[in-house]
Amino acid sequence: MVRVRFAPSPTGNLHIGGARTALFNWLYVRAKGGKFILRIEDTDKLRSAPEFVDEILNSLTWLGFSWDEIYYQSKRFDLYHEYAQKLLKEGKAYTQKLEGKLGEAIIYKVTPGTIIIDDLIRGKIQFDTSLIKDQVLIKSDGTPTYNFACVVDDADMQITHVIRGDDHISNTPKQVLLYEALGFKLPQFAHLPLIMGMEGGRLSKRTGATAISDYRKMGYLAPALVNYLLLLSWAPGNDVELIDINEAVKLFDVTQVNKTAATFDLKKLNWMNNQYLKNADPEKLADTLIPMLVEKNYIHPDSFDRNYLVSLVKLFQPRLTTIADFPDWADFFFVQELKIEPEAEKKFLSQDLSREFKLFIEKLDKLGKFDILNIEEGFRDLVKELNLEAKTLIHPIRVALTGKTIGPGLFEVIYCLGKERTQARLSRWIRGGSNA
RNA sequence: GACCCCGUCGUCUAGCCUGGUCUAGGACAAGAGCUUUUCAAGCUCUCGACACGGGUUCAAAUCCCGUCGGGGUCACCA
Repeated sequence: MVRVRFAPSPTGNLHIGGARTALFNWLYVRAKGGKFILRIEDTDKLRSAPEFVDEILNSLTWLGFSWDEIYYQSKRFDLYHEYAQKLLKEGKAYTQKLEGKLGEAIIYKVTPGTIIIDDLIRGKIQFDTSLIKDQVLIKSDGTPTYNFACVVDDADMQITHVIRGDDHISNTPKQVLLYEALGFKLPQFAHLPLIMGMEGGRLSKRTGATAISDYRKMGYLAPALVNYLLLLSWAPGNDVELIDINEAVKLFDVTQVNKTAATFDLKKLNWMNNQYLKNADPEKLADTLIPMLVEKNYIHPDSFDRNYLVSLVKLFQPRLTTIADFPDWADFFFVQELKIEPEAEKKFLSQDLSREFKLFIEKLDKLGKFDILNIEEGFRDLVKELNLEAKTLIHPIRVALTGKTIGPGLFEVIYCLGKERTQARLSRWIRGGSNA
């Protein structure tokens, strides 16, 4: 039975790198039909916080990675002490009292030799242990160190495959030493390449958002983010890029993961998010949108037309980069006081279009049925009568109705806006009196 | 600095293991165009890479060595 683990430390949010590690673990275990263990490494009492645990769990859930078992290292101190004592009794470790510290630390005595780890991704890696210092197992304050707790837990939880970030490669020989000292069976190791920021080096807050929850807030879709992460250091083959997670489970193979660090490219994520948004269920999008619209005071949670909202979502769906674009782009459907971009007004509404707008308003009244086809037909007739090019009137009308120069097709906008609102917004540009 | 990992278009990658089908394929980005009612999407096209040097070989992106470059780790943090 394959057992893998994802072991975040609740000293911060779940970030892009962690999510990718979780994803590859999850993928691997789903394909093999094993168990996915979540281990919260909260041994550092000062830096760990329950809020971060919640945040990590929420983010993992949002991404769709469910776990089979969950453990907290802070509740397993007895186990670590037990094994430290064992090493002490066997003479493999010694105690040391540091000046200024109260208790005694338990330190593992490193024996010189060669450690070879056979990494599933990188192959054999050799280390000279004479270069490794003696390892603290239990600190003076009684808390276990990372490497020690990690080894004890991985063995105790019967982890068969340790799939983690590249940054742990140099920890591995230290851990292997402990596995051997404790007589534990070694798991298989697979070290994933790191994800770097656009400016090189680790992905950091300076180069952009790192927390998964931030991407959620920014309006990215979980499947899109997962799909993007999937393509960092791995490819399904056959030039496939957009791939369903269940399909990826079938194709994934850890040994095929790249060795090279990948750079996180927000532009490609944006493209991918748009691809998913285009095909997303408008009903579901509406659901995620509702709280955002309520917050902006665009709708009242108890009294809004859901079907109408869904039709608006459909209107904008193909052109959204993130869900959060919607409230900004579709604001004109919700506000009473239309805000017109100054640039747009200057460009399209500075000349007097009173006659044209008036005629169009009348045209709308004469329409048999107020639907997209008839609206367009009415408009086309009008420009023909006025001997104008369609676009000379389309742009000003769009600005008058939406306040923007960009947006969905004008006739759909008019249809969704409704006759009354359309006419009212156009009327405001009809100048009083005659032109003389 | 020491140790370890890595090195194909600006970015993600295919190819590398099992040399020849690679005048190196795809995607994002960028640029041009089509469409046209703007933007987005879509379609078409363009730009653009085997880090460098040496081997091995009839033949190297693919195998070997070196150089250079990038990254990671060197805590009583995790």
